[in-house]
Amino acid sequence: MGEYMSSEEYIGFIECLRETFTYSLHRVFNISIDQLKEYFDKGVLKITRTPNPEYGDYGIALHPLFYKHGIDKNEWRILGEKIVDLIKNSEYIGKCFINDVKYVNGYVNVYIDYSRLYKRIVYEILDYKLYDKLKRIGGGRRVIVEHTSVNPIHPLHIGNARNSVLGSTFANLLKYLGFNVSEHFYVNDMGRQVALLVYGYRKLVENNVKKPSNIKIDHWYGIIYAIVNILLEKKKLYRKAHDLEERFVEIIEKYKPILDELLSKNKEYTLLRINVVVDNIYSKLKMKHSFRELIDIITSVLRDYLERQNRENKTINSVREFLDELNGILEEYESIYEEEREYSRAYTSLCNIYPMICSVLEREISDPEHVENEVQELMYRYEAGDKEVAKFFHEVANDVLSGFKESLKKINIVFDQFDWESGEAGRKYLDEVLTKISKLPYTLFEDKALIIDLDRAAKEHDYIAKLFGKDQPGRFVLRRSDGTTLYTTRDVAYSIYKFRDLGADLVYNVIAVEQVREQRQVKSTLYLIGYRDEAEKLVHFVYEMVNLKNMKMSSRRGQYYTLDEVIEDYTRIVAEKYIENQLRLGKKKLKIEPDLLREAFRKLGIACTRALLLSTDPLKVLVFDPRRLEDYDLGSWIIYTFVRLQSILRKAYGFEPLDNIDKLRNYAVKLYEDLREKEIILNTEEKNIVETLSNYSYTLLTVYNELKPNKILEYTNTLCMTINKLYEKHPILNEKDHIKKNTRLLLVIVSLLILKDLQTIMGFPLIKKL
RNA sequence: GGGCCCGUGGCCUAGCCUGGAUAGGGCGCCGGCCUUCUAAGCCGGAGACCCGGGGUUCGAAUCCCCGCGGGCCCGCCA
Repeated sequence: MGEYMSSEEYIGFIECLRETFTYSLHRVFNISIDQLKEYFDKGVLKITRTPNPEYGDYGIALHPLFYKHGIDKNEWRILGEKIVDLIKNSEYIGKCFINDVKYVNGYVNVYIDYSRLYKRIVYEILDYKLYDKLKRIGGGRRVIVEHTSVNPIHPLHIGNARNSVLGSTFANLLKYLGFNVSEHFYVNDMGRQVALLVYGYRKLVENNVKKPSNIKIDHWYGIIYAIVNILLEKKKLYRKAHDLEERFVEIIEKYKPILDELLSKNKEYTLLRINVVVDNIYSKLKMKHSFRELIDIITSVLRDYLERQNRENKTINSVREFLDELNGILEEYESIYEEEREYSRAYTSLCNIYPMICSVLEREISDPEHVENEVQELMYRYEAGDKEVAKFFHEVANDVLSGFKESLKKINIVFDQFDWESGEAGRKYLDEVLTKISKLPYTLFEDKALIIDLDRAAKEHDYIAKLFGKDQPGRFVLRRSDGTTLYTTRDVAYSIYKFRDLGADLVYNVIAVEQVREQRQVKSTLYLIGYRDEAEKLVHFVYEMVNLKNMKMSSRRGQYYTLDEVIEDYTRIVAEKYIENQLRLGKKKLKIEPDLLREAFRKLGIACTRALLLSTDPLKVLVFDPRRLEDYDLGSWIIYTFVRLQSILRKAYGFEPLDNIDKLRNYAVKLYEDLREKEIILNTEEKNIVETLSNYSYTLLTVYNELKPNKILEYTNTLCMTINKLYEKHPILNEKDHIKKNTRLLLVIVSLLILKDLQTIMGFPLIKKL
């Protein structure tokens, strides 16, 4: 197939328009080309869509220039028309698909020749030019995208899944842009959390509790972790409450003599009352009592007293202090009580379902301090290389990871590699890191502890100062006083490993927003110990949390909405909606085989799950109501459009489009050859599709630069909308006019190809029929 | 106490970095359209003091300052 236009590299028509305006403004306003370039780069001048097609398609506001040059409003039109004439008589008219140019109150607007743009875009896609252009962005550079990296202690929940979906979508995009991408999962197996789970699991093994065959293994471990954690936390809370009671007694004892003295001095009934109540409570503290009630009684008496006093004198002040101290205790007690209640509620429901685990662990966990020590011991031994302990850590982590893999596989996420914190990844460069840090001028030594004073480092290194901005870089601890290392230390070592051993040119870490500070500290450390280039190439892909309406998630309490559940729920909801629609349309019999339909529901469920997690800007908290999943159905909408395009093509050519992509392309090339020299006039709906398609590469580039995968979904949505409108308003296969029919058919094929790519990037399963 | 992020119709969201013409979508709601390429669709309608107050500007959802509300971070935790 031949070239439609000149052989020069096609730039988007927006860039082309920019050249056009630069040329004309340079001549009319006598501004230097460099100055104009600056204006465009800074956004002083900006090419935008017009609000109304009557004014043209794209335009530029001249107001900034008019004001800068002090041009009188009466002369605006004259200058504007000059620009219009200049463009009209230039080569740009042909080069940039311009049909007409107009001056409209302060703006110069151009009308795009959509039929030429249409041919160009279709040509680029069919001749692989577009793909080549996109592939050049990555140019084969090696990128590591680390994502998910959830502690292997419970099943993946919807919050973790946001990480996975963002990470995998971004990785897919990078592949599409020609990067050599590797997706990595960093296994945090050395922390206290895993040790806690290992502790619980070992107790169960000792008590002959076997792994269940009827429960997904990561879910089972999640229960163990939660129960151990709850038992421990509850014990700690009781201890805190007890301390509080002691403080209460101390306060009463402290104020008793003061109140006595006040009474004997002032001889007021109100004071007498306080004394009586205090005596009563003091006695009761030595009997069986409700701590909460006692505080309530005394605070209410004090409050009553203070309300009766109007004068500001010493009497009131000491009573007020008394009240304040009690209020403080009451508040603290309330929060402990509230927390305890939440733990208890979670515990009861867990134990109703898994009584075995509870009864064993309840027996074992009587002294929290003892458990803490054992957990601590497990960590030491694991870090020191104890084989017996390591066996358990590996078993637990691998079991949970196998659950992760199973869940993620469902939503089309497969990792290239798992890097273990306890293995080479976390430890290979550990010694080097520690040695280099100990030689830094900002390093503090306290016992065996190793701490970098990043505040000082920031004063001497602009790079670090800029990284933190107004934030305090803080002290960064890399080794504890007992000589053990921390997660963060191994994180620094792992970063080096990614560049040195895994050969990364660029690294993206998809990590939640709560770790921004830690990630900056890691970067600063890398920079300080001589890995400046690596520090620059280490990108923290930040994302916000997922919050559920009407449900508080807490992995420590074993309360979460798991990814597995979301997928199941979506699958059911999507199926119900489909069936309901068919019934509403008066249909009784299935159109396609039940198995195919069921598979389609499953795929739709997956698409919906991914779409939900992709729907919002990563920097915004994603809030949704799990009871109203049906409201978040962007995924199925896109797929339905995709299915519709296929059924049109199936009818047109008689073969299965997705199974014969090459054949389809060949047909499209023929259509293109046929239309190439013909005069075609596009309707509004067709123009909209062309325009949307023309933004394709720009959109992908934006997603890459700004780390905003949500924009891929948004774009896909727009494309589907424009196609649906064409389909609804104009016949395609039934169109009598040969040229019109082929024009539309070609648009359908090209849109299908693009839509297929977009869905692949977003990790949607492709569906043929519904 | 300090720092960062977010605040757009009943709900969700785009636009903000780089100021410009009538703030774009979706869900939900109301009214239409299935013997015509599958209606998970399309067409029409109601619904927004762009959190509040100042400032900069010819012009502010967008930039600056001060508040308010929500989230997150300030560990020899991960």
